[in-house]
Amino acid sequence: MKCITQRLRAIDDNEKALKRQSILDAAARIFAKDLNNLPSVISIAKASGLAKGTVYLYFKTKEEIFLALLSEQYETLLLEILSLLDSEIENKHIIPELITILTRFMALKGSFMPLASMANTVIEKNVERDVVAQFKLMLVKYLKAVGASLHQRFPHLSTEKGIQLLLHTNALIIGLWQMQSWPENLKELMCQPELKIVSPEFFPEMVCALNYLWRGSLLNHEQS
Amino acid sequence: MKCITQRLRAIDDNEKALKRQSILDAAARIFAKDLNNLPSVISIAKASGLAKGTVYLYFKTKEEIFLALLSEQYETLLLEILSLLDSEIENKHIIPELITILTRFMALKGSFMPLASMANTVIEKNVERDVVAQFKLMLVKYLKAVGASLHQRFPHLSTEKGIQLLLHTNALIIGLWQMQSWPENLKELMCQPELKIVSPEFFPEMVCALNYLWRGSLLNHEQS
Amino acid sequence: MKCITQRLRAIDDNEKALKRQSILDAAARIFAKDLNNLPSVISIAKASGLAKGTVYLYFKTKEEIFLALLSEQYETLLLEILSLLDSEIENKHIIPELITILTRFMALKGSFMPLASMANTVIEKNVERDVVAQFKLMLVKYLKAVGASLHQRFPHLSTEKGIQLLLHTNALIIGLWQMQSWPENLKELMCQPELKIVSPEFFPEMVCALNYLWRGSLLNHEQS
Amino acid sequence: MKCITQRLRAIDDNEKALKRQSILDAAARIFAKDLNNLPSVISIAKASGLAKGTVYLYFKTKEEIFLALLSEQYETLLLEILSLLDSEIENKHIIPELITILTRFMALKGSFMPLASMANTVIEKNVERDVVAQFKLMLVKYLKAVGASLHQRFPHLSTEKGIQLLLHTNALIIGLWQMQSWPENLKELMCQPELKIVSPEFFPEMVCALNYLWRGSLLNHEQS
DNA sequence: CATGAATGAGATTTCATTCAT
DNA sequence: TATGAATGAAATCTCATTCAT
Repeated sequence: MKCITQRLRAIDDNEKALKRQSILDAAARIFAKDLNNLPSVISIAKASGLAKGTVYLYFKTKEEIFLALLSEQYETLLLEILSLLDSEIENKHIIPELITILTRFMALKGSFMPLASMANTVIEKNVERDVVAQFKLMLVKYLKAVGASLHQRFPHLSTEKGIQLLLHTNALIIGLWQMQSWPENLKELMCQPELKIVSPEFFPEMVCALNYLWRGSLLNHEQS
Repeated sequence: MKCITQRLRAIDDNEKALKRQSILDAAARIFAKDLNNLPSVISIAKASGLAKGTVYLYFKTKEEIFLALLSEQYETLLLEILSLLDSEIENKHIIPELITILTRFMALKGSFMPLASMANTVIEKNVERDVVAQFKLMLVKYLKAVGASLHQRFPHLSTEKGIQLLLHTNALIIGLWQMQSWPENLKELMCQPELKIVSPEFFPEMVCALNYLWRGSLLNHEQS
Repeated sequence: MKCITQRLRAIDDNEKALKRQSILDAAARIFAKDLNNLPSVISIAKASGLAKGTVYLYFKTKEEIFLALLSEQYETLLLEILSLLDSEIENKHIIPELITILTRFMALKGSFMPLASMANTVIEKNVERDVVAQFKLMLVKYLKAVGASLHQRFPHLSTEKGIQLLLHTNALIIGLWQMQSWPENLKELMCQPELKIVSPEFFPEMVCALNYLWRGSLLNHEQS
Repeated sequence: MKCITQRLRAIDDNEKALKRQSILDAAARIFAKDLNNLPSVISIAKASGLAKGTVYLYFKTKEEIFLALLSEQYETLLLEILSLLDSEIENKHIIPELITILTRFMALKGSFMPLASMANTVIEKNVERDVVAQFKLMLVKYLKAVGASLHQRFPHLSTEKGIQLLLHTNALIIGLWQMQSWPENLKELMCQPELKIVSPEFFPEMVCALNYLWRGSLLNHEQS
């Protein structure tokens, strides 16, 4: 009996995880349609074939869903970066490769930058303390790992400085994104040449800024 | 002689501007109490001693109020920066002075960073096209002026590069802020040493990053 | 001096009446565009080239405007009927002539039936006691006159019965109108043959009903 | 066994209908207190012990509530008339019985005449096309049934003429009602003998008019 | 007198969240 | 667990009416 019960539970747990994931997938799918607004719970529920109340069995608030999504994406991205640093690639190719990874990731996950931008103003403010903590701790774990890998490759760059470099990278990317991300209803406006100047293309600008930032940290230090 | 006590009715454009301002002041006052959420319109109305309807007489949406507030603050800040650059101060003192201005401004206007962070994710998306456009154009005007002033002081730095430097500064500051700004309910969490690393103190971090960014742009170029 | 003052006053009073009339005209003009809703005060004010507040100098409430309009129209109509009865026309032609007058009047004053329909549900409920009283007294005056004229022509029909006939006429017309008047958004619906039956054409129905009602009162009585 | 105490949640369609009904009852209860104005949604919500949002879950607009109420009442009334016509009663008693039914119904449902009077000027104009259509179709159904029953009893009266008779009855009643229904603030005025004449007692007047109308249609035709 | 700013009630909508079933 | 009915806060809008200037 116990055995069977356990199995059932195991299956249940598995199913639970599956259901949770299906909610995340649905949320991502709908959010992709309008990256300017977190979709409503009812739309997520419908898209995952569940009732509204059921969604709340898996996530305490709507924002928790999107924090989970963002968490997933950050984890994926940081793992890719970690792989890069731990690969056989030459140091001088690290920066362009890193930029490629970022660019590719953002292109693939169109919701990453929007979500990351909303993280603290919209999302975290409505997620339970402990869940945010878990998210942050996950980040810490990977940042430390990446920081350590950086230090191995560039011994003059301490792990702490490496972590700082990553944080600045994140800050710069988010900041740039927010400056160039325009609400749907303003897309047309952006074409005015007058405004081009305050709203540069995101990707070229990011590439330029990252080159500058990382070269400063990795290469200049190397010379010394 | 201007009346110190405001009239009950705003008859001319000047008085209308005053009333508009009093709404902005009230909004700022209330927002200051909880920088994580835009206050409700009714609370703003009450705080300005007006009826809800009156607030909507001056602003189309709640977000328009806060865009006006942010606009005001950006204008003030950019004017201060412009004054600095146009002053007699020596080039080598520009960076620390700039940092002082920023630091002082942010300390004085506690709502500036929170609002700037919300600008595109929360505020602009619910403000009429043309009002946002006006805001952006105001920014352009000042950015160009500051860019030109920078070019005068540092001839090797083209106006365009100067504007880009300002944009990067803004991006960096906003990005850093968002990474360290924690919702009320999470303040305690931040004390965990484990998390300190992903959430550095904002001001020191900003100072460090700005020094780095501006030195790279102003001084390095100078050498070349 | 007094003389001049008096003249000025006389001019003022005249101007006042003119202004009052211009408000009524404007109200009628705008109401004609959408007979399903009393227009807003601001639209009436604009149409009469006055400020909103000024309208309220001439009428205590919006509904008072439309009661005045309706009053005017009832007066005109009742005067026409009175003229008919007091004319040389033969008794046997009275009913068709009456129907002609009504039909012509309604065609000319498209707002008459809508206003009359709204009189008690919408208009009178928001007009000062005394103003409504004045309206009702005006009606009484004309009803009595018409009743008396009817009695002269049809001696077997007492003045009271004549007044009652007029009241029934009014009731029937208003009732029929309301049954066939459809809100703008339902005009299309009315074409369904299924519904034709509950919403007969107003004019033919009215003609039929009036013939029936008046013949019963005037001619049948005559035979007795 | 049906539960007498209503569930807090309306789970199935039956319970939903009950809840809908409880809103209608509450609306009728409040409307009864002031038959001159449709009560506010919030007052209806409170009276039904529900939240405002819940009321809007069951009805799209305030007017839809009152159209539903009126629809219910018309249905009840028409059913009663149908029963009468299909009963064993003798033809010569039909008219007085009909008048009794109407009188009793109006006395019991004090809100019937006020609502019927508002139907097109106030209610229908703010109810969705299809909901009004449903209302009208319900009327058609009963009118046809009553028309057919009339034709059976009075073969010389075609179904169409029977329906027309009903429509005229309705028109006359509504018209008479509107002429004698005085807003609260004018009740006192009505006592002036001068005005009695334009505002006869509703019930006697109705009895008189109906006798006249129906006798003309049923009996006169019979003779022919 | 004339003006139009200010008021405030109320309708309607949206939607996150709760909770009875 | 799953459901979706119920809640209620807040945004937004409309507009009649008032009243300071």
